[in-house]
This record gives sequence, structure tokens and C-alpha cells, in this order.
Amino acid sequence: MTGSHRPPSKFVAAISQIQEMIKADQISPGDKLPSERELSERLSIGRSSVREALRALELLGLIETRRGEGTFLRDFKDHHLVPLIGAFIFNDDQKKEHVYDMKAVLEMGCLAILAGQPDFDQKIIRNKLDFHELMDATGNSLLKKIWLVISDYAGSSAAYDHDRLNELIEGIKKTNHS
Amino acid sequence: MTGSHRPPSKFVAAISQIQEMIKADQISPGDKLPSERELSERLSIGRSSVREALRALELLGLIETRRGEGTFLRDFKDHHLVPLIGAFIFNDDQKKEHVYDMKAVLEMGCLAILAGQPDFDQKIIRNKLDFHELMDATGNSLLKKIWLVISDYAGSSAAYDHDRLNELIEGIKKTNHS
DNA sequence: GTAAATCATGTGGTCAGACCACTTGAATGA
DNA sequence: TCATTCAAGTGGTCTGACCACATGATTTAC
Repeated sequence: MTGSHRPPSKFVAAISQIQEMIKADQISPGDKLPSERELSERLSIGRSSVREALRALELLGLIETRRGEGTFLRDFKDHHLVPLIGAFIFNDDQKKEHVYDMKAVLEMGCLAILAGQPDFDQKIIRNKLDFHELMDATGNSLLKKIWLVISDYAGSSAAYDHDRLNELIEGIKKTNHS
Repeated sequence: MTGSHRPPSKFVAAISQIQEMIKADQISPGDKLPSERELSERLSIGRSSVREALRALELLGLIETRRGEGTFLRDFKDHHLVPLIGAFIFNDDQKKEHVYDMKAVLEMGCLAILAGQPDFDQKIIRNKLDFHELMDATGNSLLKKIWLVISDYAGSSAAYDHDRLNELIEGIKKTNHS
């Protein structure tokens, strides 16, 4: 018996290899990847397997294909990848409450992160709880991406509970000064 | 002129159709999907396109394929797709910090939610900051799912800053009792 | 009769080759 | 010079062919 781990399927291997290739060849977002046929040759696998890998990556929003032109590495700096995680995660439970709470959690976290910065108060006041700005201020693009996704699902009801938020801010300050 | 919307590629269409089929035929997690060849016939598209769709779904962790047996609908429990996306996230920037912070945000949020519950202290103590338990305690499955995903990325370094967490807990309590 | 070996069938995994549709840019013509 | 045409490259799709593997029925040996 022994694990006898069957080697990963070609298409999974292809995904890894393509990733490596991107790194090795220093392909940047927007750049063109080798053609499917060339990838097929370089990786010594059939074009169909290459395609299966590329299609999967495309579905993940990591690459973009343009017929007649080629395959391009996508710039996922602008939330392309997270929505997918979102759609996936949301698939079965659409509990609105959960989404709302989730949003609140992220916003609270945003404030908590900012609390560690010197001009915390000014930021809060200046931006008047505009989390688009505040999220940017944290410098954490992942946090912002996920927040954007959640906000999308939460809708723009934006019925902020300012009292609650102010409480949180107070609490954070205390925590910070302790 | 005009959008001249190119119809979605077959494999994208296949994904939708397969998902509809799953719904229509009431295929539950664990059940077997029609074979690739049958899908090819029923959807009137080539097997390669069917495979591209299935491979993508597999990468997303929505289905599972077993050679010689068939393709099976998967339960969301195993978020097996995530490591892959992670590889790409990290490949780009050094976003590890972001992920780590993100995790902290979620855990803090978890505690904040629990803080509203009567037996807050007991729970914390009883579970000794085992967030698997604590996340469940919130009843917010969305929060937990995302946390699971993020935790996966964050790796098991698990170098928890307990002092920091304790501070947070204190802050939350204060906030709560204000 | 029972247990083991064999075989047929069905399934995913992979490949190669063939077209098609589309884009681009060079070659050609007016 | 500018418009047309054409060749080459690329993704999109299909088909048919194998292979590797799993399963269950069939056959065989005991």
C-alpha cells in the first residue's frame, strides 16, 4: 500500500508550473503569457491539459484570455479574486445578519488597525467614517478587498449604527492606551 | 458597434448548466454527477469543454473527481481551493502581513460578537482561545468560513500574541459595559 | 457450494490533430 | 498615401483515440 500518492493530475501540475513560469519570467500583470501551444510544448503536456489549467485560473480571475490575442496575467490588485471567494463562500448561507455582522467586524478591525497609528483621531474625524478611505489608510489591501465584497452583499443600506461605532472607537482607544 | 456581445464561452456556459443540473436533479453533496461523456451529450458540447468546466469547478472545491469512479458533488466543508488562490496572492506582494492582520481582525470580531452574550467570560476561559470553537459559538457561519480560509493562508505559525488578545478582550469588555 | 481469478464495462486522464473565429500587422494594390 | 487583402498567430471547440483505474459479473479452480 504505502501512500502511493498518485502524482497530481497534469492540469494541477500545470497550474503550479504556470505559476512558477510567471515568477521566473517575471511576467507582470497585464503582460502576455506564452500561448497555449507554447505552454504545451514547454511543459511537455497536451494542450487540452494546459487549457484545463488556464480555464481554471481564468475562472479564479487570475488570468484573462482574449481570443485571437492571447492570455494575459491579470492585475488582481483591483478585487478580482476576492469576489470569487465571496461567491463561493456565500453559496449556501445567505444569512443577511451574518453579512451585516461580518461587515461590522471588518470595520471594527479597520479602526483597530488604524488605532495603532499616530494620527488616529484626525483620520477618523477627517474621513467621517468613510470606510473606503479608512480601509485604504490601513494599507491592508486584503482587508479592503474582502470588505468591498462583503459590503456588496450587505447592500448599501448603510444604516450605520454610529453610536455603536463610537463605543467601539472608545473601546479601541482604551485598549490602545492601556 | 453595439455590444455585439460574444456569447459566453462553452465552458463558462457549461458551468452554469452543470450547476442548474445539480439543482434540477437534486444532486446532494456526496452524490455522483453524470459522467463527462453523458454531460457532453446532454449539454451538446464537446467533452473537452465539459472537462474544462469540471476542472474549474474542481479547483474551486465544488466537486471531486475519482478516476475510474466518477465525479461527485462536494460539500463545502473542505475549502480545498483556497491554498491555490493563496499562492497567487503571495506570489504578487508580500501580503503575508495583511493576511495575518486579517486573521487578527476576524478573531477580534469573533470576540466582540461573543462579548454580547451572557456567558462571555466562561466561553473564553473554557475554550482557551480555540477559535474553532469560538467561531462556532458566534453562530455566524460566514465569519467562520472566512476565518478558516484566512487561517489557511496565515499558516500555522500560530505565534499568537496572547497579550495583545487579552488587551483586546479587556477593551471589548469595557466597550460592552459602557 | 465457495472462493479466487478473470474479464467486460464504465469512468476519468491525456493526447494529437483538425477546424473555426478572431486579431494583428505586413504585404499589396489603387 | 491610404485602403484592401492576406498570412500568421491565438484562443475556442470538437472528435477520436488510448491509458489507468474501479467495479461488478462471469468464469474457473478447489
